Amino acid sequence: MKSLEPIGKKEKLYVKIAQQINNAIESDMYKPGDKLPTERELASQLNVSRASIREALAVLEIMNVIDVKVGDGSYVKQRTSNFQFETKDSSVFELIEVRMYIESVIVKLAIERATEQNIKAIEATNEGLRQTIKNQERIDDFFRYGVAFHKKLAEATQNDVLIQIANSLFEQDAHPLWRHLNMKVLLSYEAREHQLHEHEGILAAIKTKDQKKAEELMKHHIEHLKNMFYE
Amino acid sequence: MKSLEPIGKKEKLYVKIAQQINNAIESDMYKPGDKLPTERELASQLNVSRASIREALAVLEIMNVIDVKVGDGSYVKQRTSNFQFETKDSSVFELIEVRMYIESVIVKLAIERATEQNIKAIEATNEGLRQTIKNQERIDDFFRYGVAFHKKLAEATQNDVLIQIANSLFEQDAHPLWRHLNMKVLLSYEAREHQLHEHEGILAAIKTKDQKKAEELMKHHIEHLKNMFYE
DNA sequence: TGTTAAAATTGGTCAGGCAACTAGATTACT
DNA sequence: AGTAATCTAGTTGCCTGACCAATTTTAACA
Repeated sequence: MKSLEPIGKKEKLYVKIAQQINNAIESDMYKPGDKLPTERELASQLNVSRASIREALAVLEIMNVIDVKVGDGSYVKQRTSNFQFETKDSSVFELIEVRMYIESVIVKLAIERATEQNIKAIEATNEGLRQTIKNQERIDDFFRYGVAFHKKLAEATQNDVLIQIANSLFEQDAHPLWRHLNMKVLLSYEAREHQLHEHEGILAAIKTKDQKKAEELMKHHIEHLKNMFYE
Repeated sequence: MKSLEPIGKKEKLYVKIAQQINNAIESDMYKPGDKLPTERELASQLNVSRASIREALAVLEIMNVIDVKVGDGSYVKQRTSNFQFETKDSSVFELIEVRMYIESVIVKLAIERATEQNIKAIEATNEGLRQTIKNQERIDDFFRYGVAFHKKLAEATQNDVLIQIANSLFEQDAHPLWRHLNMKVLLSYEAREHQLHEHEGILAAIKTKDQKKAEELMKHHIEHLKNMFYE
């Protein structure tokens, strides 16, 4: 005998029901906060007994998908699915302080994990800076490349959570810190040269895997941003 | 043979039943491969209906604790290191890795800046944990207090940016890490006790401003969460 | 002894019932 | 009018008893 494989292992009914309800939720048929049909209604709709529905709901409740309230009904739980946050009204100091810590971690992990492609991507941002300085191109581009450097650095950590956090930090266009730095850089040729120089130094340290130096350079870099802001 | 104990109050019946059976398994009353009493027997022993027993067994089966075979019985599963829910293990690792770094910073800053109110707020979350353990209240509350501890700790840094980052990390209800931890804590009394104990230790270290110890305890705490997930 | 068939056991599902609870409408009171 | 207490319809929580389907055990038989 060849195929003794259990071909279609029958799913238990409560599992099928749980899957179906879960699919309905994931496909936005029911959104967070929505009330599911009553147990009796579900039973009638799916042509099963209320007992089976309850077994399925118990599972979904344990899995934190729904919230079953006695005497009321079952509600789809709220689920936050990304690591975005806002920094609108937070102070410049706070933002810089956090960057100091986060980028320190990023540098450390980037040194451990950066791929050849990561390095190339980071290098490209520095090349971008160089070009915009040389050709006196639009300051917007300069600033974009500057931010891209830090983003690409974050990507080199290979940690999506960290990448998302970093991006959130860097994408606060409206934040006074960025506005201000943008202006400073706009006005000062020297500031642009300086920033490029610092980026190049950090990248060089990462390439040689000199963690201590890389972290120190990053620290100085951010310290410098801070001074730029307060001067 | 020692029989399972009757039921208390408050938490939903099927949850209590699942807890009891799980505890019986974790305390080696039933070892991997062992056959549990029949549903009818469990119902009679626990003085509950078979329907409630089945809801509990459904949960335990989904959580990969037992294996329910039709016409045969329920068997305790081998405790292996595979997760039952299809989930990129990388995602969990990444979240834990980031928490490790972020919470380390949080502890450091909290020690420097926590106000009397901050400390009180953190203490309150521990008191909440204590109460829910004592009164066998709904596990949702326990989990909420557990998260609140880390949130209040973040608030003690007085850095809004950091607070928001921390919140974004802790509010991932749908993330497999939280789902899984929620379930573990739900079933295991010991896990709850352990968590409270660790939180108390961290708070104590912060109060005495013992930075080194606090950071180490936090590290162990998160390491422990990690083990809980992978065990 | 080995095979087969019947019986007992066990989980799977169902229908229905009452109690406990919640939210919303209604009523009573100030 | 505004507020508090009360009622009511609807929902979940839990239980009971029954029957079905898969599996194991037992018994009968060749």
